[in-house]
Order: sequence, then structure tokens, then C-alpha cells
Amino acid sequence: MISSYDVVNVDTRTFNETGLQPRESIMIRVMDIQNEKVKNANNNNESTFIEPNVDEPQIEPNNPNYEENAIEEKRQSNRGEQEANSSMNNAEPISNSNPLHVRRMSAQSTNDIGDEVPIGDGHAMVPVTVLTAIDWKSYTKATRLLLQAVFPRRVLAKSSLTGRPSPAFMGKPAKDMLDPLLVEDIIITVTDNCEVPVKLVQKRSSIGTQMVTGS
Amino acid sequence: MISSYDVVNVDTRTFNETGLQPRESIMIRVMDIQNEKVKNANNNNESTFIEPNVDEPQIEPNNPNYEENAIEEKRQSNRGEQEANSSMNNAEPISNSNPLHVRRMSAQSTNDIGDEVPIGDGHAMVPVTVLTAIDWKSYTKATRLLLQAVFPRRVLAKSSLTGRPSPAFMGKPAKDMLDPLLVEDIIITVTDNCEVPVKLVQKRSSIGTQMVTGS
DNA sequence: GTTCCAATTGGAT
DNA sequence: GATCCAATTGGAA
Repeated sequence: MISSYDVVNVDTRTFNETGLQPRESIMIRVMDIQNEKVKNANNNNESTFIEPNVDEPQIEPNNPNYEENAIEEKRQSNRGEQEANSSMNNAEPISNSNPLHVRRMSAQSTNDIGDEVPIGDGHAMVPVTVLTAIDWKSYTKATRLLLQAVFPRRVLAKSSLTGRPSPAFMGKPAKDMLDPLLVEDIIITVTDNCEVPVKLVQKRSSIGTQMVTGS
Repeated sequence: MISSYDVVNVDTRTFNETGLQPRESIMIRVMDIQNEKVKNANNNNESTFIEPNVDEPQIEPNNPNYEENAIEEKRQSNRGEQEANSSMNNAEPISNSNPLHVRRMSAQSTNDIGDEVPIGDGHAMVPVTVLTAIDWKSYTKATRLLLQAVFPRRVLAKSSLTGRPSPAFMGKPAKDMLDPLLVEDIIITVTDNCEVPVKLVQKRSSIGTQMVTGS
């Protein structure tokens, strides 16, 4: 049972996407998810863990030049969203009154994120599992999957291709610009593997445009 | 000198685009335009005119289902724009204190608009001169030229493909929807003659989207 | 001047 | 939920 743990292990992708920090305290509720792999992982307890070291600088495959948000403080009480989900699929939530501490799970401990390989000019790294799963017949979906593999979700949410404000919404502040080197690697990968309309090939930067907007 | 006329002759396209009505009174000023053809036409006075008949219903090639604006009453005094232009290119404006009456020039009198031919399913009519001049290598430009040939400029300015409001500007009222039959004819013509990306071919209606917006 | 471009949005699929 | 779609905008090309 999860409630017997005082540490929650977070795989690398989730770690990146959520912005959790090692030894942060969080409150979790466990849902009866239909995903068998997740259920088995919980039952087997075969995962190997590594102790995160907050002092040791972590070598990120995709250089994180982005300003990280200050860690949100509301993490202790986001019950509302979860209850809404539980009411929909008859989940049996398990409450744990003791806050759990965050651990970052090693990449080797998950089969979802294995070895990362460089794409394009080699600045961007993506898990081979992601790369092999991509359906190259859809260059838009391929682009989005690569973007999500290269950039944390919260970075995509606050970024755009150019970093320029929308001309239609001059009042809104401009988002950050996605690292052009990483974007270029994605563009190279997509153009090499997909049938991209001639117009978009000529203006290669526009390939990723439609994909960046969605958070 | 233009000032000796009391009637101004308007070719068919200009007639459609401006919304001028026969026997309307307007005030004009003549600019020293760099276009030689215009200057020669003024000097030769070889054009043949027809008397407009406001009572006889005109047979429009492209069915005008659009609500025509009430004729603007400011037509007598739009000096401001013209003076701004004259100050830029050393034009010699010729003022005429007598209002001129509008005549619609016959199609045969202009070499710009000759016989119109149906395109697509035959609802839309475009001048053969426009059709032959189109560069089919650019499907976007071809689409725009066809749109401009089929629809009056003021209709394009107040219309959109779907007639739906922009989701990004819910406050703004929706524009009119362009006649789907005429749009379909344009789409057919463009897809038949141009290299259109597969995605746009599958969703044929989106071909004209980017072209409709600009007035 | 025309054409192109990318950001943003909510509804539709 | 993810994806697609079209309307609107001002500056850039």
C-alpha cells in the first residue's frame, strides 16, 4: 500500500513536467487507473531508486536555459481536480494524511524512459522509446511528440517559437522563446522522416509553429 | 480635360467594387498617375459608352446574395485621403467643382474585363483575362486572384469563409459567410490547377481560408 | 501596395 | 483528454 511509504518516486519525465523538487512534500491520492502497467508497477515494487542529490548539479540532456517557476505552494491541496476524476470512473481513492517526500526515479528504473538519443544536430535528446513510437505519417503529431519529449510541459506552456507577442493580443506579454537549437533539431528530424508540404520545408521554422501553442 | 465632362465612366470591375450606382453624383480629382495606360485612355477618348438602365435588372454573373450596404453619403468629400497621396508623389490635382454622374462602362470597352467564363461547377464566373494571367504555381495567390475576381472587394472585406466569429475575438460581430457555391468553384479550380498540400486537399474548404481574411 | 508570418482563442471533432 | 480548425491582428518581407 502506498500509505506505508513516506517517499514518492517520480520518474524522470514526470519530474521534469511537474517541476517537483527532491524532498518536496506533496499530498497524493492513488486512483484505480485502468492502465495495467501502472498497477503492476505498484504491486511488484521492483523499481530501483536512487537518492537524489540536490547539491550535485544535474546534467540535463536538453539544456534548461529557461527560468523555472518558483515552486507552487498549492501542491498540498489540489483535491478538487482529483475528486472530479474519481467520481467519473469509480476509482477508490486512498487518502494518505502524511505528506510524502519526492524522489526522482532513475531513468533505468522505468521502461517508459530509457536511453536518450540525440536528434538533428545533436542538441536535443529524446528517449528511443518515444522515437520508435512516433507515427511519421503525421508530421504534426510527430512534431508535438518530439516537442513534448524535448521540453518540459510547463516550458511549452509558457513558450512560443519566436518569443514575440501575438500581434492580435498586444496587451498580453510575450512568452519565452523556445531554444532555437532544440527546435531546429526537431525540425530536422521531422523533415527527414515525414512528408512535409513544400511550403513548410522552405520555411522550416514554421513546421513547429502549430504545435507549440498548445500547452 | 476631365473638368469638361459631366459624366464619369466606370468600368465594370470598379463599378462592382465601389458600389457606385448609375446617376449617382460624385466628386473626383484626377491624379498624375504613373500608369501610362490610364493616361493614354484619358487622352485618346476612344472609349465607347453605354447608357446605364437602372430599371432593367442587371444579370450578374456571380449571384449577389449579399446585402449591399446602403450607399455611403460621404462620397462627396473624401478629399483627405487623396491629398495625402498627392503630397507624396507630386501629383497635380485637378479640382472640379461640378459633381459628376456615374456611368457604368460596357465590358467590351475595357480590355481588362472581357468575356467571363464559368469555373468549377459553373456558379462562379471569372474574366478569361484573369484566368489566363494566374500563376498556378502559387495556390495561395491563385486563390486570392480568383476570390477577387468572383467577389467584389467590399464583400470580401466584410465576409469570411464560415461566417463564424473569431474565437479569439468573441466581442467582434461575425462577418457574412461567402457564398459556399462560389467558394467551392474556386476551390475546385485551385485544386485542379495547383499543387496543393495533401492536407489541404483533404480539407478542401481550408484552401481559401487564409485568402479571405485580407480585404 | 500585396503577401507572408506567427500568436491567441474557443468550439468542434 | 488530444487534435483540428478558422478568425483576427500587426509587423516583417
